Amino acid sequence: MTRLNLRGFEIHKGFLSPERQRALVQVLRPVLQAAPLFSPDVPGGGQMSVRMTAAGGYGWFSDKSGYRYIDAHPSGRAWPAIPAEVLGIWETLSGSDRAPECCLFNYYGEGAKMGLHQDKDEADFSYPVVSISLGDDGLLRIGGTSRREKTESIWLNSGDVVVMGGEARLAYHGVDRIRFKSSRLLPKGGRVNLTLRVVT
DNA sequence: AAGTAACC
DNA sequence: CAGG
Repeated sequence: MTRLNLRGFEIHKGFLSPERQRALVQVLRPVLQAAPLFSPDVPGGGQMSVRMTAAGGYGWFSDKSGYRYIDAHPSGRAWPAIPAEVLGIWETLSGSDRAPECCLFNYYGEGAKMGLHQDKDEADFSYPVVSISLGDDGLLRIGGTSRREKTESIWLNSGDVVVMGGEARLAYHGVDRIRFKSSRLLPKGGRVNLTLRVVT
């Protein structure tokens, strides 16, 4: 376990043991059953290559009209509860007095990526975003609070946890690519990223 | 606008 | 051609 700081991003390499990673995969199965993955449309046309769902009171959503949090899966069913094992990671690393209201579940299949963006659909940026990587390696790109600022990249591996707080809370970030089937955690391959947020 | 593509 |  080593901790790195890259432009305010607190990166806990190897935070989750392989056993803890496997336990997380197990508790996430019923979440996916209750709330199947979908690929949101984005304003201006186009569709994300990442497939996503969520747990908690709110899930992030996007369509032609914009980005927002919604209180139920697009199917109309309530989002499932955030598993206790996930809440425990937030409690250890967030330094927050509030529980997360959203556990966004992003699945990167072969070739999936996510463009540079800010997490700014939440009401209070004083709470950090905690990001958990499981499965295949992903290349995280980190910038500043303006699109013009230089960026730098770091490979995230299964079990790494990143805390985006303080100056990093509104920093641009994205995932340029994954190394498909670089990990054996997920039998079908791919990368799962969980992000915990206080929304309201 | 978390999309793509053009362009440098 | 890869990266920004």
